[in-house]
Amino acid sequence: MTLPHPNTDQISLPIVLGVLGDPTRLAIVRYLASKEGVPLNCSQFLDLGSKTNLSYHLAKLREAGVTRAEVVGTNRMITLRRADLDARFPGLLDSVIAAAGAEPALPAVGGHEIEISA
Amino acid sequence: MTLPHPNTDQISLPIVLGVLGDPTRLAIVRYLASKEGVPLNCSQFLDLGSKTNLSYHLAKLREAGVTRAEVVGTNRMITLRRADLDARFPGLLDSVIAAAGAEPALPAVGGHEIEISA
DNA sequence: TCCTTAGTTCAACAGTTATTGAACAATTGG
DNA sequence: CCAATTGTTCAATAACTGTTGAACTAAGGA
Repeated sequence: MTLPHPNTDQISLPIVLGVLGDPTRLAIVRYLASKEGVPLNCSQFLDLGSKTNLSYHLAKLREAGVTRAEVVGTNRMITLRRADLDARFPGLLDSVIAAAGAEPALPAVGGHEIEISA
Repeated sequence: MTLPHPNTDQISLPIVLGVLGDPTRLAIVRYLASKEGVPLNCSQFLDLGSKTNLSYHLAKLREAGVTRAEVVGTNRMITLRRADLDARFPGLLDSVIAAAGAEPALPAVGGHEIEISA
């Protein structure tokens, strides 16, 4: 089972900007960037909202092409689509992440150590 | 008479991103960037929407700290707050503008040659 | 098999957003 | 003073957004 993602050339700038213009989603992206290469499941973000709410925001990010979600068992492993974003909008992601670092951010996400059931 | 603007340290990243996540406003910013240094009045943007609508979008941009509006006679001269944005979020504006250039953009804004009544 | 874990979907809701036309204010020029 | 120009404000509306709890699906482990 796979989830729908836009391909690289379908990623739209206003949609990406709009999606990043929400503090919760910005915090998600920031956390993903800080753990780049490590796929994370949704429950890692529970500090940022309820399970339902996270599902909503993560779907927005995925549909915008900002993240990729891969189904592994009952988990969805979430990664930043850095290469695709860099290809499409060079420098954008980096400057957003750097700017988010300078901002008075949301409460940091704590590292819930989990065991992934594959 | 002056209009309210946030000062540099009050400019918020999610608000800026949210404001730029609208095709009309993105087109306004793009046009401002292409004419940097030249202050423009609102009627320059009439291709992008009705007068009322432009007033709305330009207020959003100003309140977010993206643009500055100076009252000159019956005109409001609008400029990009590039220095402030660069200071606060280095590289962000440039990458957004570059990305907007690559996108299948809105119909270009034609140069209505006007005489500013000061 | 049954229970648990991970996450989605749904309906509902309050709040916000974009858009419009009509009316208004302020300035400039005749 | 009168008229034209520039732009704002207002009320109305339709659409979208973020958030919630309850119900659901799917997979894994005992």
